[in-house]
Amino acid sequence: MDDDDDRPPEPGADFGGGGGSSWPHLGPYSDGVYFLGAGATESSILGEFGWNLRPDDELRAPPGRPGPRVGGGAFDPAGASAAAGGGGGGGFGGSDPSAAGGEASTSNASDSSASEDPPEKSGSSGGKPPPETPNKVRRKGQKRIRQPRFAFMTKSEVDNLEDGYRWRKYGQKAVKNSPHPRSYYRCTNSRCTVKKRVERSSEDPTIVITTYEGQHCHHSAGFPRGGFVISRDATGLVGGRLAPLATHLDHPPFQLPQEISPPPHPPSNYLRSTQLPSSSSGDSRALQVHNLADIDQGLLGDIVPPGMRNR
DNA sequence: CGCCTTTGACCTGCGC
DNA sequence: GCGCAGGTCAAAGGCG
Repeated sequence: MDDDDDRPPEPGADFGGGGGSSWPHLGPYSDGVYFLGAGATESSILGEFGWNLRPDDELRAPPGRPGPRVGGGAFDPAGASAAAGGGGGGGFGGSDPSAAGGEASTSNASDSSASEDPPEKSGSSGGKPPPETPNKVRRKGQKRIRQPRFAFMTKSEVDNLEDGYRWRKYGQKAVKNSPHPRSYYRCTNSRCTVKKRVERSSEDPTIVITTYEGQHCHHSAGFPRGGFVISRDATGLVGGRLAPLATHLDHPPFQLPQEISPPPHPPSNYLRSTQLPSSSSGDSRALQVHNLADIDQGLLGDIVPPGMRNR
């Protein structure tokens, strides 16, 4: 591959799929669900994805919305890595191999030790024909490291939601109990190891589940400092537009689509993060946005500067 | 020509 | 230990 050359051996090369628990079930309120807005969880988690939230005055949360702000932060690769490596967040390798040492938050000992290990490509690992596929080999006993994950659901006709970054599809798999395949994408930036998974809900094919893993070490190509905007796409359906949080928004303000209906679950919380069951490291996390209405009322309420919302 | 998607094979991790 | 499912690789082909 073109970007294999400088792609680190990926301390956390996968999504935590193992054992079919990659994405639990998007089920409502499974164990380990945290409610954003009820603590520092949201900012810390978002921070792990490089979506740093900066309490700018210009982006001050609307009055009456207590609690930590969710948005308004500028995309800050440096800050991102700081949040990642330093703050125990992310640990997403990015371009800096040394940064790979820090793993998501409460990384356990085995994880950190594993990641600290220079990922040498000994061809002598598990049953793989050694020499010619050095990238595939992972030292035996070396645990995979999960990257922090962020997932959201959008109701969209298109699978691949525009988020300002360029992605290269590297795989597609049929998903058990789902008629819809799951697609795997990797950021085309050779130094960026962010991946995303896109799949459609088996229960509601109109819902696209997008899962990001890791944090970008670069600005988006599309709209470098764009904001987190959900907007209608050309089809009239809802398309998601996701970008690192930024200081200005020049996209059409989000409009709550009529098509969106409340989820069948208790709608009390607009955004929640989930501690994804990850037997390997246990600290992969994700946020689940269960519908756009929730995003608009909740998350965007904090992210989009007042005046940018046409509601 | 470069970049992207497709697709089958392979690897890994987990549950039984 | 075995089988299954998820995740990744990489060759091949398509497209602009």
